Amino acid sequence: MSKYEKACLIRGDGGRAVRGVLDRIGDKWTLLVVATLHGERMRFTELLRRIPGVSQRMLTLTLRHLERDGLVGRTVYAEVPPRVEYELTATGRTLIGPAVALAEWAIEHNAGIERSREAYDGAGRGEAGPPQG
Amino acid sequence: MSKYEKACLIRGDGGRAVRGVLDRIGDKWTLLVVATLHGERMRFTELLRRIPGVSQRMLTLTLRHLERDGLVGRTVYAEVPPRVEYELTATGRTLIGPAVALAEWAIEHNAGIERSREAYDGAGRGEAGPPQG
DNA sequence: CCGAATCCGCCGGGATACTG
DNA sequence: CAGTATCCCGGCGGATTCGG
Repeated sequence: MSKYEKACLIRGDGGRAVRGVLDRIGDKWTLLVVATLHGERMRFTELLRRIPGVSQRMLTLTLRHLERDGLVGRTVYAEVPPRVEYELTATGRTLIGPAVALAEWAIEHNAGIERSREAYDGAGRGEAGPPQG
Repeated sequence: MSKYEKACLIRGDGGRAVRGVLDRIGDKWTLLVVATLHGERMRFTELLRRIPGVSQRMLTLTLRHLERDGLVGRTVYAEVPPRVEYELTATGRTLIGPAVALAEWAIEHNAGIERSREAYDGAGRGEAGPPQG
């Protein structure tokens, strides 16, 4: 794939495709939920425990969005203590690939980006090389 | 890579890595700017024209963030009509890969997701099976 | 146990006007 | 041409409370 073709893929029709997927997964919890759900069904409280920092409200909202988009399936068991289980759909599982690519990029470049930020903030950033070059 | 390993990559240390990269590229214009800059240096106004809908303010902010993170380089030419050119750094170029993966996923599943949404919104969504199995 | 409802602070981001 | 400064609004997301 040429550089030109790659850029076109991303920019698409004014970037609508990429904007759409980022609107979908760019929020605070979606990718974490998807990753946590990867490979096993799980009930609400279990998700709540496994995802540190998420509130009941946000977990519910995130799951609803994912369900609406057909990425997550929801099963309710009519029991005395209510039980609800969530699982990735086939479509939902396909999201893991791009998500992993993103995660790997993040892990690989995080340190460098951090250093770049410090340099940028530290220097007058109109001149001056990085502080540790 | 096993399912477990993939999930770990994304969830990392409480999902910090993924959260970081989404904070960085999850906003409205960053990926568009990166894609547009892919393969060619470009000046401010050129970017402004090529990215439909972006405002001067947001383009400036986005470029500053990218510069701070070391993903974009900025060159100022001291000429009578001011001229500033932007280009991807080596690190910036590595972002294209994951971005393309995301774009491909978006393009491939957009239609299905759209249908799922309509079905979800249309149905009482308390019953009724999915429209396409 | 699961989730809906309400209240509220914060900030992303658009429009506009001004500068060098 | 290439920004900077200011105003404003919508909604994301946290805390808390109530319902089945």
